[in-house]
Amino acid sequence: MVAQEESKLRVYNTLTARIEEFRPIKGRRVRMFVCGPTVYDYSHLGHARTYVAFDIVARFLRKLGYSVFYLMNITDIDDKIIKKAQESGTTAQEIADKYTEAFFEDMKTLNITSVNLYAKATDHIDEIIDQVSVLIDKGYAYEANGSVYYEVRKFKDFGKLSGQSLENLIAGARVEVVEEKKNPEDFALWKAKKEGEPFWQSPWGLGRPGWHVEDTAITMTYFGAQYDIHGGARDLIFPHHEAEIAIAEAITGVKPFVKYWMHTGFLNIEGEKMSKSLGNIIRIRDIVKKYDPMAVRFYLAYTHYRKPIDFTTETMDDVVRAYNRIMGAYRLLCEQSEGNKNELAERADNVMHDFMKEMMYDFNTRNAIASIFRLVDDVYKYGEDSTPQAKAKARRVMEEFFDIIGISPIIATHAEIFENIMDILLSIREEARKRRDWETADKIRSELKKIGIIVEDTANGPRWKIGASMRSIAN
RNA sequence: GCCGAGGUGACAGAGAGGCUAUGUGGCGGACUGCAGAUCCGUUUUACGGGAGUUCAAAUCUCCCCCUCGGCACCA
Repeated sequence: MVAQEESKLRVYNTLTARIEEFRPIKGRRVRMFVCGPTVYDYSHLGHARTYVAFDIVARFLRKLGYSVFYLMNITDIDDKIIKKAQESGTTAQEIADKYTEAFFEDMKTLNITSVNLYAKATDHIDEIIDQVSVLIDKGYAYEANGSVYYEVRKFKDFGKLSGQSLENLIAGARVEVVEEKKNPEDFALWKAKKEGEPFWQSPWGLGRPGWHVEDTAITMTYFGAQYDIHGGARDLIFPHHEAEIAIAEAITGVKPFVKYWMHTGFLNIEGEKMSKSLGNIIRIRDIVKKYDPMAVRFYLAYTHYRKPIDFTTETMDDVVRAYNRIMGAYRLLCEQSEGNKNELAERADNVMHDFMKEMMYDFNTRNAIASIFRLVDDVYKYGEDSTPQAKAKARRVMEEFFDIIGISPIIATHAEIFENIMDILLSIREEARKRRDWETADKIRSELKKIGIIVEDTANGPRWKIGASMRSIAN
């Protein structure tokens, strides 16, 4: 699908605080970086919100014909990881590996598949050291007791992303006092090794990288001095993204370091921020036990990415009902039928157009979904009386929608559902046997045998297995 | 204090000056062995308050009120 002339893609850019026409730096190629997780714990719904949002962005850009290189870092060395390792008596590496693996599992569960490359901080230590060295050479950074700090005052544009002046920032600061820093606002690029901490060799002695510089080191490795989209949640605007700009633009002199800065709104729980102290953190792996992961994904896409989401079970349940309405319509479209009405075909065309138009305006998934509901209405209204062609057309539109929103309607739990159906069927058969209703019991057994499922009654209850069918022998 | 995002019908949430957003729920009806799904109708002055600009404002301007977030290693 190719972008229509009259509807150009528009994107809200935090840097300019405006919705702008999206034009990549290099033709149809888009380089997009999103701040990944610090792997010291399981990922929660807030992570899911942000990563689903950017997954949709990448999917939609590709749908428009852009070639997207989607890069995400993994912060696998950090204070919190080290702390956790010390508490649990293992190494930082083990903690990082464990939660990196868990993160990938969670991403897979939510069908977040559009990232081309995950880059770990610890795989880019050389590049980080290079950047820190250049910053020292250019006079933006200084070494103190084996640590290296970025001298924020040296970078004149500091604060341009968050719309703050350095003076204002300092006025409200509650920064931890570190003796060796020249100024309280300076941030660590390299941290000297402390007892019991992991470390790497550097020109300033043993130590480990600071947070902000890992992202610039990674993006410059794969993208160079400038790239198209940098994403992350709102809370990263300051100081993290501000610091990234300071590092990158000081090193290369190329401005802007990133053309479009995109930030997702926060996800709160019952009106409160998720936090350890409130004990209201909802992990991805827990929520998907209660709700279909695709419904969770739908829930996250149901609010525009820049708006805050207030998660409550009530709103989640509302959205699940809406989700089921869509899925019911899709099921109807998958059924065979022969009618002669053609309304659905025309509606499908209109909805496809509207859907794309809404997505074009800063990825307005909420409005895009609203347009899908207009198709859903008509599917229920005309579906059964429609021509196979009209149904096929409507089905294609819905599948296009699933594809962009990232919902896979064929749920990966078919095996699980199958097991449950067998349980139900066999329990009905057991009840029949207790009633000595042998006719029903035998019918169930013989019908199942016809489709290759063999039921055996044992002293411990019924068992079943899938036997070799005649067909598979023939093959 | 500074910066930012918001305040829209019972609830959730889109609104790019003029065009019933949408979803969920409630109520009434159709269909139905029951339940569910679906359909039809209904919930017919929704835009935090006040000024202003305009033929026309939820949308633009100004003032005020309220909520939430960020303010130095949080997605």
